[in-house]
Amino acid sequence: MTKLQSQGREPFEAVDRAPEAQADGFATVRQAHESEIAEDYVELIAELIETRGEARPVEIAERLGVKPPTVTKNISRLKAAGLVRREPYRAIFLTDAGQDLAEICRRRHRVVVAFLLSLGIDKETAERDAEGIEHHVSGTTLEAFERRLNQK
Amino acid sequence: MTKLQSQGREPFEAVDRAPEAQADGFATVRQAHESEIAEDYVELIAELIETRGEARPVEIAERLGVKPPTVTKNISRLKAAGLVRREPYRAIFLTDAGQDLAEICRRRHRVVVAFLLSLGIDKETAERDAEGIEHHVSGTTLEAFERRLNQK
DNA sequence: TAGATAAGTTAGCCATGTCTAACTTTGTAC
DNA sequence: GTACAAAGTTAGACATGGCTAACTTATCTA
Ligand SMILES: [Mn+2]
Ligand SMILES: [Mn+2]
Ligand SMILES: [Mn+2]
Ligand SMILES: [Mn+2]
Repeated sequence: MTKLQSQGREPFEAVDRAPEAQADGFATVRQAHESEIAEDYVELIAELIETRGEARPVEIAERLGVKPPTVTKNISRLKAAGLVRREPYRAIFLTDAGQDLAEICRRRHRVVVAFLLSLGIDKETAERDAEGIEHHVSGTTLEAFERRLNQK
Repeated sequence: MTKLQSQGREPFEAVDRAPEAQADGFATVRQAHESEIAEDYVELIAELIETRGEARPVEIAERLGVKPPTVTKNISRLKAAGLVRREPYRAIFLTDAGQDLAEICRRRHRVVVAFLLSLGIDKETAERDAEGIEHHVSGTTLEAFERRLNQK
């Protein structure tokens, strides 16, 4: 009576995994979070350049919902990572590597949003959820999303 | 030639959003990341208690892929948050609040995994991706996932 | 029941990412 | 061409979540 109390119906089963595989999963999540800021920044910068002509710290700060000093610090890290080119007090540009990453991220972002929308989710929720989900979607899963979108 | 170069086909459109809504989205992601550790820990603790009889730091560390001191530190935080009850050098128990949270998280985790599996994604990838995605799935989106699962 | 081993904790380090306060630079308006 | 407002940076604080090294406690085994 205490061990297998499946009194109600179990809608979905818990998958029993090897500790090592589970640890691997968590490590993947932690890695995704490390790249997340870089991805969101280059994505945003690319969009600002495209829609506003240039990418300025104020605007980045406004759209990310953070304060300007945070942007300065993070942009420095992007620069150190070779994703961004810029001189102090000037607008921000993407290096080739930055542009490549931005391309990948924007495409992935759009696919995730489109997929959520195709499930009948409203636009605001789709965008909000996608902003986090996008960083945890593997190539395999992204392809599955696209397959669904194209076949419907 | 420089402004609207839609030479190829645009598969998905970029949604143009108000800066404030966008900032809101990013804030939501940051908040999700703050609760993430608590969620993953209580979920794991509940599973260990169920499948192994008790939850011990070594095992938690092994399954999360982190070192024991990290677990000690995080468990202290959970205790301060009122999610966990325990004395030093002893096994870890969930408070009522902890159990409630664990229930919610386990269910959400299972739904996300089942949904990914229903898309034809392999088990390992589904589990890996779900571990990150679960924290960014709103109630609305979770319901959409369940709707799909039940109607198919 | 003593000693050895395993488990757990503590202390202290580091990187990340946020903030406020204060300062500097830039660009504009007159 | 000066002064002012806006934008940007710097300095320094704080919380989080990892780590290693060293210590303590609990458990097992001979
Ligand atoms: Mn994002
Ligand atoms: Mn995340
Ligand atoms: Mn998780
Ligand atoms: Mn989980």
